[in-house]
Amino acid sequence: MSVPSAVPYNETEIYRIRHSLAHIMAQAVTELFEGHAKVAIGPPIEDGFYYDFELPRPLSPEDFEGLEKRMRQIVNGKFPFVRREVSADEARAIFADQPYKLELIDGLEKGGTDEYGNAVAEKPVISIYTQDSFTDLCRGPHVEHTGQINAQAFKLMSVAGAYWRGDSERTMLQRVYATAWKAPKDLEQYLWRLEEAKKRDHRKLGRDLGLFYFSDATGPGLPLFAPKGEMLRHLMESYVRDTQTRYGYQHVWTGNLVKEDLYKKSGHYDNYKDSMFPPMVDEDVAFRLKPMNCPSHMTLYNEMGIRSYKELPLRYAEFATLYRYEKTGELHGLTRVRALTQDDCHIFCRPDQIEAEFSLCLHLIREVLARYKFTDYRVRLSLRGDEGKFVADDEKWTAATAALRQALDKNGVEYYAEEGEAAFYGPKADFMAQDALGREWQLSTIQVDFIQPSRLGCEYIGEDGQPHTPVLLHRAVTGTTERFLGVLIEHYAGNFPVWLAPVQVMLIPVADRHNDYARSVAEQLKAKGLRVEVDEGNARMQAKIRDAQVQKIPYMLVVGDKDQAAGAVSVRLRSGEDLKAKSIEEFLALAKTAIDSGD
RNA sequence: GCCACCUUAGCUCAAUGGCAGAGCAACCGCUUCGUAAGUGGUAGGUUUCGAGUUCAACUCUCGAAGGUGGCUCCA
Repeated sequence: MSVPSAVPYNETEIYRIRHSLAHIMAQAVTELFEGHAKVAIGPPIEDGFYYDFELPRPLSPEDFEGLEKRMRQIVNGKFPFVRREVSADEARAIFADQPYKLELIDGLEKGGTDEYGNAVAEKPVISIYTQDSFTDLCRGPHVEHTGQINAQAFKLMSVAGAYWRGDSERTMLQRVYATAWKAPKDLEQYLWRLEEAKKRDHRKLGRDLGLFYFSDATGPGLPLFAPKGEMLRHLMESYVRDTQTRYGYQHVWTGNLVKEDLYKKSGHYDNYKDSMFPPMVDEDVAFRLKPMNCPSHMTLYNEMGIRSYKELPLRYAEFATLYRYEKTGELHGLTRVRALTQDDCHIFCRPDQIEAEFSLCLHLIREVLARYKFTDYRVRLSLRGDEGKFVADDEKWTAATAALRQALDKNGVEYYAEEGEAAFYGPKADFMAQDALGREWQLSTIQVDFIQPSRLGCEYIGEDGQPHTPVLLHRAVTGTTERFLGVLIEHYAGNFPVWLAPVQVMLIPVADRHNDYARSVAEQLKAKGLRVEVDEGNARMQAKIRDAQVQKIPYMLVVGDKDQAAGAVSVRLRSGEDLKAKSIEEFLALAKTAIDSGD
């Protein structure tokens, strides 16, 4: 979990530099369009800043060179940043031809929102900053003068579309992203880091390692897993299955198609329709590919007969392939696909069992993430927002949220809350991990649902002899096999721990005459459960080592005359380390230790 | 879905309106080698797809599909 730094970002020097450069970029863009640019907002972000504009024509990367040159001129002009506090009316006069600024001023005057539209407690002071000939509505802070910025330590990166106020109903603006640092060497280092991150991008490694492919022939967001990729899926799913069985979960299977009517009853139809594949209609009955398991699991619960409070909790887990109609622009490698396999579970329990069940989930998740050597994640408490597609039932939301908070607190989980991130049926505790390029992905999740069980008529008979509605906990450990694998590939940079590596051992005969011996060693290792291949090609040993190395295979066993005579293998690790000749028993012990430790 | 950009051999990339190329991989030989690429040859293409402009299009224009970076949405 990430450690908060001692000094808040917005009080650091680099923040002021980036914030100031945002204004300088806005000046350069405004000048380029000779007053026909409408400026929106331009905050510092991680590694840099952006600024949103509405412009007479699309900007392209070809514009960057000219803009950067002008920005350097402004920087070198050593212009002071002059702050002035103004009244709302004065501000309106200054920004009379800037509609986005006028909207911001209205928000500031009313109070309740800051210049980025975020909610704030106090009514803010309206301030403007001027450097050279450019004035912007801004809270600050900035550097004292542009000379405090290094003219060689920033770079415009990309132009992207972004909706005004993040609202897809409103104008799409042009957002220019830039990175900025204190010194040129920091910039170089950042660009180098980006290059390194690209090398571990799971989409590239997926192909290079022969794990999975995408094809126009099957469709976007529908990965095809090659034997090595499927081996990974199998190992990952078996591991979670075995572990959660040990924790007292039971597995069920509920198929891929469901009558649409069930989703009308559960609330998915109203709240999730856009994310479902279109219906398949047979006579007058419509079916849907399953986008979620909850209604199926609740139906199963109902079909299994009347329940006593003594039978709860019931924990129904399923590795289910779900189909979600993600918009094409939202697809992303394995981390955002249209066919996804959730390691899902629905726990039917009594209200007094929520905390214990949450705690059980938490232990399971922590054990599994630790097995994958995953330590860099944080927990988000995802709450309902003021608007959006959340089922209306304030009382139940309040109860579910209170229960979830209490469970988090009692388990000593550190978390940050975020509004508007809840599922439509209840609040969630989400485990967030970053990919190689710093994008954050939701993996594990625990959700508290007071709403769906009553909609689908789930009941149990309580101690009082009366029917009660069970509470439903939804949880996923790795989230989905696809996304988790994508994040894992990047986490390990393709160097899977021995227990997960699709091929654990490559036998490398020094010459053809060693092929028989290599095969016999391979058979002995396979008999012990290792995943082994023999490189019988007629390439030189050096080339075979290189191939195995590039494939990131944990153990290369070189066998030549000496090894054959001694009944041994020469062990080389993918780190490059040469462990020299070892007996087959010694090697097996070595591999077993690595497998057990998770290395 | 929206904005910008991209799409040439399996992969990485050349060719800017005038005969579509290289390296790696593949295949066929030679080589039989001790810890990251031995060597010769062969084959591989409707330049993503569809229209258009032009004597001539990988190259210019329009449209579609897929991808990349964002936005929106989400596991």
